[in-house]
Amino acid sequence: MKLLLSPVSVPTIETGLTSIARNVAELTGRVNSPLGKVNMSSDGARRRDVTVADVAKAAQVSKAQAARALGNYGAVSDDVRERVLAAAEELEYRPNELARSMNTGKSHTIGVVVGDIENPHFGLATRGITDTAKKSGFNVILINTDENTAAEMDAVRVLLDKRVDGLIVAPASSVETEHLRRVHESGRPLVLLDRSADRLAVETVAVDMAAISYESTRYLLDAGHRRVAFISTLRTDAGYSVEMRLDSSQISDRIEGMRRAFADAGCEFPEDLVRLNAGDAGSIRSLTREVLLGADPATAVVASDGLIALSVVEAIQEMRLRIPDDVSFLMYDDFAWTRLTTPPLTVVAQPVYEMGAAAASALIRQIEGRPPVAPAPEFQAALVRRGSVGPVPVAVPAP
Amino acid sequence: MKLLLSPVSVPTIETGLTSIARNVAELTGRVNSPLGKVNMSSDGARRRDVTVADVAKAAQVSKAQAARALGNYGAVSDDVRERVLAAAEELEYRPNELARSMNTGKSHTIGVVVGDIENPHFGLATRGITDTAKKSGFNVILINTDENTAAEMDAVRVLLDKRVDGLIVAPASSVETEHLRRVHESGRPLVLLDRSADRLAVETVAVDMAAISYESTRYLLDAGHRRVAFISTLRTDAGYSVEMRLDSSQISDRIEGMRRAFADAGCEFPEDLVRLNAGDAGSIRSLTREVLLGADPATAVVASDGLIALSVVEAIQEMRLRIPDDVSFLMYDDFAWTRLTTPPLTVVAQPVYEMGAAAASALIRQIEGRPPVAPAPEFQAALVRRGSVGPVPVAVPAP
DNA sequence: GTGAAAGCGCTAACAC
DNA sequence: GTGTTAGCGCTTTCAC
Repeated sequence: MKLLLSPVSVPTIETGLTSIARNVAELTGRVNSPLGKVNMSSDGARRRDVTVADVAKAAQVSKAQAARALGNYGAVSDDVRERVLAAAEELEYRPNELARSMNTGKSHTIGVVVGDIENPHFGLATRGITDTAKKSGFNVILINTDENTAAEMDAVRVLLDKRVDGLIVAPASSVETEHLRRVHESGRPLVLLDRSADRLAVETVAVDMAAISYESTRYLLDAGHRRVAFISTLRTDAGYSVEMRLDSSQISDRIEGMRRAFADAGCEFPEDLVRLNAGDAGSIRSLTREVLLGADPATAVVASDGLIALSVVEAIQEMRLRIPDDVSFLMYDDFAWTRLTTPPLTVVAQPVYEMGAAAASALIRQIEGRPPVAPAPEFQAALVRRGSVGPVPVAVPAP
Repeated sequence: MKLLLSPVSVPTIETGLTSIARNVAELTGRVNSPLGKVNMSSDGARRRDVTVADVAKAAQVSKAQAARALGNYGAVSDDVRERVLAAAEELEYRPNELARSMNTGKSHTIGVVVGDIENPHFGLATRGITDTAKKSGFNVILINTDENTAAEMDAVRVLLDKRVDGLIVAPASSVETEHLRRVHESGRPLVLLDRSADRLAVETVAVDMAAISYESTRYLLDAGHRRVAFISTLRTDAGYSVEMRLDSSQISDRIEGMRRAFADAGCEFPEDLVRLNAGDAGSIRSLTREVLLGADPATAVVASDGLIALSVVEAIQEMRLRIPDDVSFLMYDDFAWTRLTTPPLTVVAQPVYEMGAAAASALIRQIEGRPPVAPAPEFQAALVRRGSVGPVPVAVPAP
């Protein structure tokens, strides 16, 4: 609560401060000691906010000059600037960013739309986004869609209405993308995270899923596995079949990678072991049981994300099957806890934080109208071989 | 892109639509087919947004009437409402929430300030907050402070400048709370999460840490442990000592609970095993080694949160110590992965999601000026006994 | 350098 | 019911 200037610096300024004090007292309706709190306000009711007009009056300058000094733009003499700043400090003036945004058209806010912030994958990505945004002076409005396209359309609309400067969306669907197309066409910067959108030429930050899926499937094939199950939360109307068009680029890319690997190895892709619609922990557990207990059971299971992985491993443990002796296991996302299980789990590590950060910088670059730097950086996932993938068991384990 | 009304419904309306179409064409500078897109805008530059004035002109009513129909308030005849809505649809009008907020004084946005969104604890709490906020039509601006008070002060200021309707803060410090007091005194609703703030009478949603700490310490004492280590990220200037005043109510409550349990059991509290300032994975590992390898080593370790727990368990495994045979382990927060280790971990479960949700409803209640419901709900943590706490080993394990 | 005045897009009095 | 007219708090011409 100190004044910006020492009252002894220059005589003229001292006069300034004095009259400021008087004007401040008039405005607040009370006399105050030089360094005391001006706005006592434990008195319940929220008083009218202090505005530039108030500051201007106290500093005895025009509103325009006060605004210039406060927003530091335009031309302001040192004398005026000092008086204004002192008055602002004294009155505890705070700019109304809403009003500011209204005439500048910039809100310095970006909207982030994710499927589930509770999922550490998005938690980490969000951290990458917020860290980067903060560095450039941007704030983040976060909306959760629960991987539901209707909620996503809503989210996008709300964010646009709030006049965010740009959007980062991890689309729930790669097919239903009309709302995203609209954002893009409206001219507001948009960056996609994790998943792409069909026929929408928008900057997208994601890893090459087909490639890493191919690589990790190769790894399983090399270990002798032919019956590989793939479990994903992706919601579909029917069970999986080859010809169906999947809603998520991310998942279809992964399955595509698996198919290619099987084809290249001259093996038949175990289409019957692809399980979608894995929802809550219970359903994941029963899906796991299904693929592991059928007539021709899976010898390896691939979990599509960390949340699924938890339930799959739990189910496997409940079935008293050993990893990797009885069944091999592979999962997407490298969380710290995957090193703590016995054995530690083999995972596909994605540079999640970096991708969030990259999405944010790309968006901010667009917002600020700067051209893309060189070729957009490619993100590669990596297969981290730990202990959960082993050779195919010789005999099928007794249930 | 369908019109709200079928043009055949009533003759007068048909006329209305026709003139709307004409006026729309004038505004957009192009003629368009009845059901076609009006605002083609792949043409790069973001055009001026459509405003109520535009809609009013197209619908041939006053700005006020258009605004009333659009914001549905005040009195509007069916005829006018229909024409306005049709015009709005046709022009793809979207309200400017910024402008709306400016005159209503409500932004329908709440600010959430947490230490680290990457920590699943906050991820889950945030989910509770956003879910609840959405139900009441509120959005969330999320700011990460990295558990740094300066960043928190900044965050609060920014949020206030953006005129959020209220704030939920998980304070980095229970001692440096001037900035929070200011929020409170300024009259803007504030709810604290997880930790309380000294001498600040603000609604706070947190579990009774002292109680659960007492209970879990009793559990360890009953198992024979006397040398119990406690590892926390809490930053302090010096090492821990009894008389020091801790910056976090959460941590001091826990230590307080431990002390009481030790005192009640007639045992001496192993003050030398309290380790603060646990930062990155590396430092946590070395702290763990320290308490486990000293002259009078710990026989049980308590990890203050999930992130710390990961590194502690990892360190224990690296040291080739077995849990719970060589060392017992207890941690705060019940994450799904704690059931996957061998043995599964004994944890203190907190209703994190519910607390986030409760914080949000309390805040929204305050924002809407409703009185507190009955006594605020108490949140209790629970000790979940799994397999990581065992009896004290008879002989000290050889290093 | 400075100040008066005109917006930004909306809501809210206030007349009719 | 409807239209006119003020604002909200700020930025931004445009004169001086």
